[in-house]
Amino acid sequence: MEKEYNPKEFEEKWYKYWEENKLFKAEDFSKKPKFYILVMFPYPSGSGLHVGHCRNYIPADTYARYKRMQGFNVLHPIGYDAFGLPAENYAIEHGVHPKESTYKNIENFRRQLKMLGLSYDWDREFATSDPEYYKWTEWFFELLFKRGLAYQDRSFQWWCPHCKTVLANEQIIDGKCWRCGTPVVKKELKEWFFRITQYADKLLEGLDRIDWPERIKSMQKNWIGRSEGAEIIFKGIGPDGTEYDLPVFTTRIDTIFGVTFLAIAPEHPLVMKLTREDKVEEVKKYIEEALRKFETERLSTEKEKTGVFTGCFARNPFTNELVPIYVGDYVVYSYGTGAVMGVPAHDERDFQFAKKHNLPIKVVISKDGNPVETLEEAFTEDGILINSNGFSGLKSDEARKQLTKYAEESGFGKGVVRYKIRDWLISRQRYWGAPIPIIHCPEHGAVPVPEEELPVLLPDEVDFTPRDTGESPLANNPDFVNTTCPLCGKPSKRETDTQDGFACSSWYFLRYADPHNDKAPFDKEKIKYWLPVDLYIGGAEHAVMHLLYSRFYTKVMYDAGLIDFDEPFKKLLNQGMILGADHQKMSKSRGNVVNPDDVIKEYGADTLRAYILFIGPLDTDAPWSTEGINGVNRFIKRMWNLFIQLENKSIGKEKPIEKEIELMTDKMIVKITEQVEKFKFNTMISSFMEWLNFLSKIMQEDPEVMETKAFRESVLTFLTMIAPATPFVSEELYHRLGETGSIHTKEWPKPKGIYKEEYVTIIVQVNGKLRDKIEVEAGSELEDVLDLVKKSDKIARLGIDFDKAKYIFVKDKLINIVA
RNA sequence: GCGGGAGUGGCGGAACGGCAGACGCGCUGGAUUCAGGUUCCAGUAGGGCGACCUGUGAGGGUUCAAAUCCCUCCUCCCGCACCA
Repeated sequence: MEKEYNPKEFEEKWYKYWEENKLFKAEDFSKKPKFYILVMFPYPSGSGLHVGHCRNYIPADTYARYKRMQGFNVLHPIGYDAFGLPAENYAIEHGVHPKESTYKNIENFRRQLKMLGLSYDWDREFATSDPEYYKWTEWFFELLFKRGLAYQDRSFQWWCPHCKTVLANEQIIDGKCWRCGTPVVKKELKEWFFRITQYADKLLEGLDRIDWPERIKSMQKNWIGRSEGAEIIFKGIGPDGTEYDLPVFTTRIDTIFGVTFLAIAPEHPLVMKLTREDKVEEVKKYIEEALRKFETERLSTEKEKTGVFTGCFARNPFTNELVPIYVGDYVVYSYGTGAVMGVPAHDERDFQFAKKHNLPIKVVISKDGNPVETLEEAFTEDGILINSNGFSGLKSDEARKQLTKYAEESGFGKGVVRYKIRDWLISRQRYWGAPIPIIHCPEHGAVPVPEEELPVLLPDEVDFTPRDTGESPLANNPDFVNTTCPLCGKPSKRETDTQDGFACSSWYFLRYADPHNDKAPFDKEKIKYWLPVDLYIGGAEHAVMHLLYSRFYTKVMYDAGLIDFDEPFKKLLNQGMILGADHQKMSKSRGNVVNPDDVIKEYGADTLRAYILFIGPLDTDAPWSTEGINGVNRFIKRMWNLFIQLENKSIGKEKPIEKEIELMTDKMIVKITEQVEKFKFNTMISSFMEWLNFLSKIMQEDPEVMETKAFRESVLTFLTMIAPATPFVSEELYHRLGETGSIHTKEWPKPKGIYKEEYVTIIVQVNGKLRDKIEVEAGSELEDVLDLVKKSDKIARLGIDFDKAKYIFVKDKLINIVA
């Protein structure tokens, strides 16, 4: 047989063997403890799997294989997030039906995933575009609809002119479409929304109970944007004396006595009603300009605060004082009430605005409660109230409570909680998505399709060219559109928008527990057994998209009694990116893309796997390096070349060095187990390198060690432990060494713990500085160590007075002499 | 501005109160080779002939002992941002 390392010879063979023997099958209701490890499923693009996927899937697979060896019943599934725009765009360009290209791409993905040796339970594979799956995506839409969480609304929405569809707020990154990067525009359309805002508090609260990266939690907190404050109704007085309610939202009601003006957003509906005749022209001009520069300049924080006086005043209900009303474009209409109270002394923006317009600055909070003469800048911290009538002397937080209470009792205000998060816009004007199962009846309005008629199938024969009109391609298929009302039978029209792809991916992790169920989205008992997901690995780019939506779906299902947990992913890890060799993000245009197929062709899958693990900590970005992968390939080859020499070798005579080998083996078992547990795969590979260097060295010193029991056992332990990382070469060598059965069904080695080191190296410090290292018997006490230290030349020449010195002693580790 | 994270050799990175630079790359020298590649051996933070000294973004502190903990600051990355 071949003695050279030639991965092509055995990688495919072993994968087939594993599949045929169902090594990776997750068994429902097994007595073993369960472990559900999930990776974010891929969008099956035409360009196939890239190394970015590898950075996620290889460590996850290594951990899954490790858990199996630890005796867990592991659920490690894969599927495809198959609905989406690129398939449709490809179809338009090349005239291939999205269904055809999608399923062709999936085949390619499957081939690549297997080539990488990923240990998925293939019996649970599905794509979100399978009718058997999207039937239940539609069913969940109806669940939300029936629970009052899905509704239609006509309003201005973000529209991507390239993708020709509306998008949810979460899917706009820096004013651009998250998928294609085209700047989005506002378009008025009637769209479907999910009431995610109703779950804002629950989504916030749940974050405290899950083991997720702080970064992601903080992004979600930020996005939800909860702020507690009060709404106070000022009375705006029109030119003719008419009073209008002008509510303002503030988190600093404790500064209410410092209000010296009011500012309202240019879009505010009361603007013109609160403008005096002589100011109308000026105000109109200002509003026009403000609205024109709207989307771009108004986003800038640095911009000077501008505004114009409307000529009208408002009454502060706490003081009955009249303050001027300004229109200012720094007031955001969509947040709060679109009107703010101006407190120059205690808000930076108001301070700037007041300076510019010569408005009074009234100090009502000071650090210590003493009067303050002048302010150089706004004092924005909490403090003690002054000049605040009966509330003077109170601390800010206490004052907020009392003032809110006072406003509520007096009927001109109340405590409120505001959120930044908006409802989730889920309709998309595209063909390749899950249909929204709604029928529009002239009499009954939006009626859900009866459950027994689901799924509403996507028709194949459609001109799916998207339009600029905001109408879905499905609208042009009369056979699809025209139907009858399920309630009254009158001619009605089907909803033609499809659902956001994120709706499909918001529940897929549940379907893996019961992927072939045609009676329900899943069996409750199976969900109870498998869920929640114990470990979820995926990119941070989904922080406020997929990860927020999935949590929302889970909470809705929990409230509906379908599941008994309300957080889907117990632990989350974000893998870092693989950058190009130039430290730049990989992209076709930069020409720095690495293709896994090419890498496997050149080095084999195990080298790619080991390199991806070795490249750096799981959660940090790392540049691809051709020299780097060469180094790892050398390691795999060295491992092969050393271990293959044991082929057909039997156990010979005992050798004294065996004890040292056993000691090393035991040490490595402990070290590597800890590294896998902590997902430190980069140092795990280093440990294998150290171990190999050790075995290689003693073998060179005396080739006969190969015939010792300890050496052979060390090699087998090595192979067993590296098997999760490099499954093919481990399996091949295992069999070449005469072992039977798959290495992947073996138990993860446990340290024997019987060998203690007889001698240990003790660090000798003098005044905290390293001066010597000495060998002592393990377990030696201070006195014995000190005797040896005194004999050391390096220590003796320092002339230490040992009687006066103080000693810090850590057994078997260190002695520090403080002289 | 707010929130999160990170600054360690020529490079990727270890160590996360107790030997700074594990492991790998690269580089230097040597062996093998007609040669290139491969493979193997030795060396590789800086300074000094040396014993030693200096070094983990900067400065201070806690400690017998700090890359690691605390404070002040600087730089970079990510997210949010006129949110009242």
